[in-house]
Amino acid sequence: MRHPFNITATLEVEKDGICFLNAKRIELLRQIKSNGSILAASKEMCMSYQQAWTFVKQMNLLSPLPLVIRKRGGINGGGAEITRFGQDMIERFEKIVAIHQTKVRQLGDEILFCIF
Amino acid sequence: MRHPFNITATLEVEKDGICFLNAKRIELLRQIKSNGSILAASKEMCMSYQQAWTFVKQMNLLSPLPLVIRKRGGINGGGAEITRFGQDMIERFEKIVAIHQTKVRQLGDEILFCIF
DNA sequence: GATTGTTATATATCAAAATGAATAACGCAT
DNA sequence: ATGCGTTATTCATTTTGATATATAACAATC
Repeated sequence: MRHPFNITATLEVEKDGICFLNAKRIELLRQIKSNGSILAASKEMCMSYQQAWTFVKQMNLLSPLPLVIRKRGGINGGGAEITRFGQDMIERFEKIVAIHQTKVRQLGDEILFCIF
Repeated sequence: MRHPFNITATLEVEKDGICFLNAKRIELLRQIKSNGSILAASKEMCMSYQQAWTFVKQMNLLSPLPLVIRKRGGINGGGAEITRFGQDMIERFEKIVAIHQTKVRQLGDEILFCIF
């Protein structure tokens, strides 16, 4: 039998109490990578361009190395790409989240099961 | 040396995707218990009475057994008290959170340490 | 029955966040 | 120079959530 309650947990990486990375920002980075532009990525995610731009700016600002290189003007009007360091952050964050989720699921199975 | 990034994670218990318990609600339950009233508890937490009342109502609604018994009228105008089941939920939630936080700290020490 | 302090409820106001729209800046191409 | 599409920036609007305010309901006490 399955109890109707479940544990959920969200994880983020902060710097000085300010959000650096979370699930939404990582998804944004992925979309920027596959689309080559902040604008296209924001549309893909149904997020306003301004918010996407703000996230990118803040992430780059908090990071010791930029995660996103932005270019304006040029052949296609410009665009954005993920740096090697940014790609590294994506992979590490998702690794951390995967481990975390596993632990949370364990918690739910081991503890909540015997509560309800 | 201490890296400037740290992992934080928040946990909650949901029912059908709706929040049942989280840190704030548990704190509210504790304050109701020690104050004997929703109004006093809300003031203690600098939370509006309406929000406190809404939380209590929703928790009771989602729970198989009420967490809070509310009385109105009478000698002191009424009041609220935590049920045995509610007390149980408080303790179990805080136990879960404690374990979770330990796991998150481990994650931060083991993983983030070698990132930055 | 009047008093009292809380719960219960509705409405209005405020604050913060997200969104949309508009425009400038940019640099390569033609 | 002009066109193009994106980044960069500002401002007004909308949305969302929380808060403040007011009032009724309630039940024991006096």
